[in-house]
Amino acid sequence: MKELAKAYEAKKYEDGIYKRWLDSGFFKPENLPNTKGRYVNILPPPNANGEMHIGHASGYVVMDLLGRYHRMKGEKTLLLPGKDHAGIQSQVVYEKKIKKERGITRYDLGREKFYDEIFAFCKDRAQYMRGQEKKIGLSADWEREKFTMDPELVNVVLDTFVKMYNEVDKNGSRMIYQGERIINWCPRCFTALSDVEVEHLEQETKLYTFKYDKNFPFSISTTRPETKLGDTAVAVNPKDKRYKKYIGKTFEVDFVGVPLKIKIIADHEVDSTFGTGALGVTPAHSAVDWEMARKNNLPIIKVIDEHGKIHEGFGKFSGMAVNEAQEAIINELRENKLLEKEEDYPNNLSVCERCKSAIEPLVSKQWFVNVDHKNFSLKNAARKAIENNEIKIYPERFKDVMLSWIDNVRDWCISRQIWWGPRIPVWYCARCEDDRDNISEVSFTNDSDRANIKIKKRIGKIPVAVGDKPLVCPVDKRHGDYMLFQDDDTLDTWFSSGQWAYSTLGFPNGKDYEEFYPSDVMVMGRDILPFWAFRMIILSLYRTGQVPFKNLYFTGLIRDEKGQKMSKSKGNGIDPKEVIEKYGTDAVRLSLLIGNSPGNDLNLGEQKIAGFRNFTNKLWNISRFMLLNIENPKIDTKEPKPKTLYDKDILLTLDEKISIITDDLNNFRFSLAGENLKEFTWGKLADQYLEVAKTEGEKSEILNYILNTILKLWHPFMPFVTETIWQEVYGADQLLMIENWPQGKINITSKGVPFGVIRSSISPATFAGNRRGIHANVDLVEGVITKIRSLRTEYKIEPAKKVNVLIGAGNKEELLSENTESIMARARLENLTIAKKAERPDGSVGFVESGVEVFIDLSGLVDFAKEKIRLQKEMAEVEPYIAGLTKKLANKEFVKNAPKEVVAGEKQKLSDAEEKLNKLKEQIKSL
RNA sequence: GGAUGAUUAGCUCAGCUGGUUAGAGCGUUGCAUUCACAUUGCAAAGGCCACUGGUUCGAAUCCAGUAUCAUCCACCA
Repeated sequence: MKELAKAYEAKKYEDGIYKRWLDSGFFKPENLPNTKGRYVNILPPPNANGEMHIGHASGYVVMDLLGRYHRMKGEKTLLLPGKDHAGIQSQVVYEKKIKKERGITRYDLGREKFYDEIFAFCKDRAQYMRGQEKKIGLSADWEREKFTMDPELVNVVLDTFVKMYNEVDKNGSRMIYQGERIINWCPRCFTALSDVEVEHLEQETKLYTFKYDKNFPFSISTTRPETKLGDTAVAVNPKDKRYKKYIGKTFEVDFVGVPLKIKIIADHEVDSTFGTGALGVTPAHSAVDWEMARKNNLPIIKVIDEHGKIHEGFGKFSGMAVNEAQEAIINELRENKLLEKEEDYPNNLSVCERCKSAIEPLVSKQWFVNVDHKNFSLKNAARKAIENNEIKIYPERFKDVMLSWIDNVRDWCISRQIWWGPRIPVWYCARCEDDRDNISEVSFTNDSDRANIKIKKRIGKIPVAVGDKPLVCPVDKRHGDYMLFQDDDTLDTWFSSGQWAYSTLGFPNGKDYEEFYPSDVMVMGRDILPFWAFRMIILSLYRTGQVPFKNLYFTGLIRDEKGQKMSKSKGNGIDPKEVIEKYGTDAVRLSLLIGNSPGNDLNLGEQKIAGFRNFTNKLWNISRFMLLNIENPKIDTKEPKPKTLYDKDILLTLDEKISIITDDLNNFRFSLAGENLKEFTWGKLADQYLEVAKTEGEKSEILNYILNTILKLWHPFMPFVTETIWQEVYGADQLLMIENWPQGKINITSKGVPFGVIRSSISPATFAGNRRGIHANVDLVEGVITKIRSLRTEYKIEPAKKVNVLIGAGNKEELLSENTESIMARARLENLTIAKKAERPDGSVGFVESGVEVFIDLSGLVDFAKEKIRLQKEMAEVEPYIAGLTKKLANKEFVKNAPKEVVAGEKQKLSDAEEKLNKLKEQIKSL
């Protein structure tokens, strides 16, 4: 006979089991036997510059759970893994690294060398991260692993750029266009950023109220006086009586020595109650002002340059850093008595998401995607796909979030002034002879001091070639040969990862693309919902004409047990490596799955993981015990014939659970499924059925069937321990991973059956005939046992001491008699007498359970006073219950309107309660 | 400013389309250790389901409002 070790030690088995899976080749869909249907999940690529954190782990656990479930259902399952190059972030990380380790900047290395090094760095990190992903049990096809900077993926991405660039509408405007627009500029990263790469930090600033000069008729308020050097207008609310007379006039002012022409314009966006109700318009350094300037045809004056310094042409302020200039301007205004007020004001500071430096809104020439192009409106396409449920979103409420986000989306700035990423496939034309100096300015190669670098001037204003094969530029007779050079910018990372859904599959002609696109599900953190999900949807719809995935599941954030964000500085993070080492992968997986719901954050403490480690061991020991009682473990099992009440109950319950859990998994309710299965395994099976089995004996076949089934059901949740047990029980040549998912005989869902221990008092309507009867009978017997145990504890009867019990069973006589042995064993009884009717024997205490009266012989130990109080207390609980039911049933409206089953149920409850009350009364009398 | 979510036992959370004497885990209390498992078992204590109204025969559940917390978006110059 086989026997398992006394406790499950995850560390001893996990690596071996993973290797076994890998060697089997079944992570590759084409190796799976007898598949029908397919299941595809292109895994979201984490940034290849760090390591796996608990948030990644929580996503992977969901993806792997689904993957394993579908694989067991016999579907051709592909989980395709990969990594993201994470343009700005990786560049920041790597720049810090070379600064620290070698004391150099990227300019010391030059563009090409820097690029090659960072590529190698990412590849190296990717390999490390892959190891961690295997640790969590991810059953992905590693041979298909992709990286967003792999040449074949980059080709797809650039190809999309070209296609979008060539998308021209009737008016000649392109879907991808170059334009001077106000953008978010990070002076540290030295690049433009899209709106989603900017974070807002609340901070205390000062709000200054001042006049431009003595002759200007009124004052304005601002938090950024230094930008006022570029003001070209003052906007007021058209309804504001104070300023009505000025609208349309232009004032020439001398603002701290800088001459400005200020036009007074009207705009109903202006809040007349804020400050003085007049807003200085700085078109070059505020997105809102930029819009006003466009509407009013105002000139644009650039004040701040890409280094965060004041441009030339502003007298003494030129060359100052913004905060220097601010101080200088305020001082001067104060001296000239133009500063009227200075008040504290809370404001949101925009900072770079990656390096946390303050963002400067600047006017700059960048590449944009028109998200609402006439030929193909990306936003309308996305809206339609989501509205029509072509993509189903979990949780559903995120659908509205997505839609409102889509409605507000603006044109997408896709150019970045960084080196790491796919370079924009656009070539300009320059004259070799004349512009050689300019060309050398363009390449940053030999400059080591960033402060001295001049921002590039594009020499050829109009792209002459777009795509990977530049056109040959026409030769200008006057100037001799032309030279082509490529746009220096790289593409926004999201422009690459937005194409992940198909670039990974060998789009447009790859075999995998034919077979596996679109995928079934995408699992992503709810924090990247707007950027990534939207971008994947629009780019996929544009390029493939199909949605990228059919279901979109959002996970929440993992926080610490107090609900705080995990962070390195706070030291409250949970490192998956550590907890896997300590508690085993399966425990970590369960703690991320159970008690977690889509889109909601999860508070996770180590205690929770420890709890699930205990459960892993419990499952191991359940299996250990079952194995000791299984004569001949075999895999091929049909549901055996039940002999006793408890046999019927456990098989029935298992059938129900199969059905419920399958339904839950199909609907992305992992937590419910896991909880349900845990309740069954620990509560129903271990604490109840296995105890009964000890007295009833001869359960070999049933135990084999149950063990076999629960290992399968648990496998997607906790693959390691289940696979280990499976191989220990059924032999090392067997693989649970590709066993068939159990099929229940009953078809119900979690919506049809209440969870937990089913009590007879629960609405009978919920349970149909036989099923209900079996559960109710078991509950009755269990209730009797629990009550006896409870009274034993109350009367402090030694656990070893056996007592005599008399039961007045009424019509339950036969039921209880059938289970005499297990009642006696589990309640520790010496003698058990079951009769139709029973009088309370002297020296005994009694209770009433579902119409059955039970008396425990205490051999004179009864404390009558205490007993009376106990019984009275019980009566006091029943009486208001009866009163409530009586009132309810006396209500004609209730009887008329409520469903028949509900009314019948309430009647039954009432008569049960009344019977109980009567019996309690008799017992008190007999004391 | 807009939006979303949360508010149920000391803690972490279930409770799904209204009918339960409101549940679990952890923690707490008491008892139990050759018997699969102390990473265990048995039993117990602990809750006006945030508040105020409304709909309904019936509300933890639906609706409206209020409060507190959290998150996201937009940004006020």
